[in-house]
Amino acid sequence: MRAGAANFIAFGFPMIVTRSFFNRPTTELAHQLLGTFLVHDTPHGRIAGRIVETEAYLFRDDPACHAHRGMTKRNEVMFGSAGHAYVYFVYGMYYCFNVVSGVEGEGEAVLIRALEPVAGIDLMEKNRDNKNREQLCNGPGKLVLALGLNGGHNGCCLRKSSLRIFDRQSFRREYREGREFVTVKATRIGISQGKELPLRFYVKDSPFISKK
DNA sequence: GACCAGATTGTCT
DNA sequence: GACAATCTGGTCA
Repeated sequence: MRAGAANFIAFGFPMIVTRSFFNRPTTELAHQLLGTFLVHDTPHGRIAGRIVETEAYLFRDDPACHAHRGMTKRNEVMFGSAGHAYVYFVYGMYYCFNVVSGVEGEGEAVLIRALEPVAGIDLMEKNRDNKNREQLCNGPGKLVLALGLNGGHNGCCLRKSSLRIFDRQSFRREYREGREFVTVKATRIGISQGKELPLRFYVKDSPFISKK
């Protein structure tokens, strides 16, 4: 077992975020998700990463949001309760992972764009066929591959399934005060409409984000 | 570094 | 039939 994985377990008592953590405006949730940990418990072991980049997609006045034109078979999970996974297929070969947010009936979500690998790094390297730690999860398609996720995770509960989100305090020994991070707000990436909206958030100076 | 083309297929119009 | 919340590998500077 690698040091990262050992540390992750040794720090002990990791706390899954509360139900109320997800019950806040989507833009605020996108910001608050920075620094939390996305953890996937697989049959081969635990894979986890610290969220360092997110984007908010809003129901109203956001043409880039999948739910902008109403509910379809693909996006119906976005209209459900916050704290579930919205995983969709794109560009014929990749999946993207989102955290459903907002109130029920209004499709909103937070796209997770990049992670800092924390545990199960050997598994991530295997899943991605890449050994550069900074490049394992520095993009929405990449982190889905690294964590071993697929369309089957669409709709799963992020507090009660094998895929969960742990709070920041769980790992404070590793990320103690000296490594406190500064967050940055910017415009989103990879979309043709709604580019001007400042709905992207990332950890300043992190080498693990998708684009500087 | 920046820019560009190609891969590939589900979803929506 | 067009497009897409991406990634990789190529070219050029």
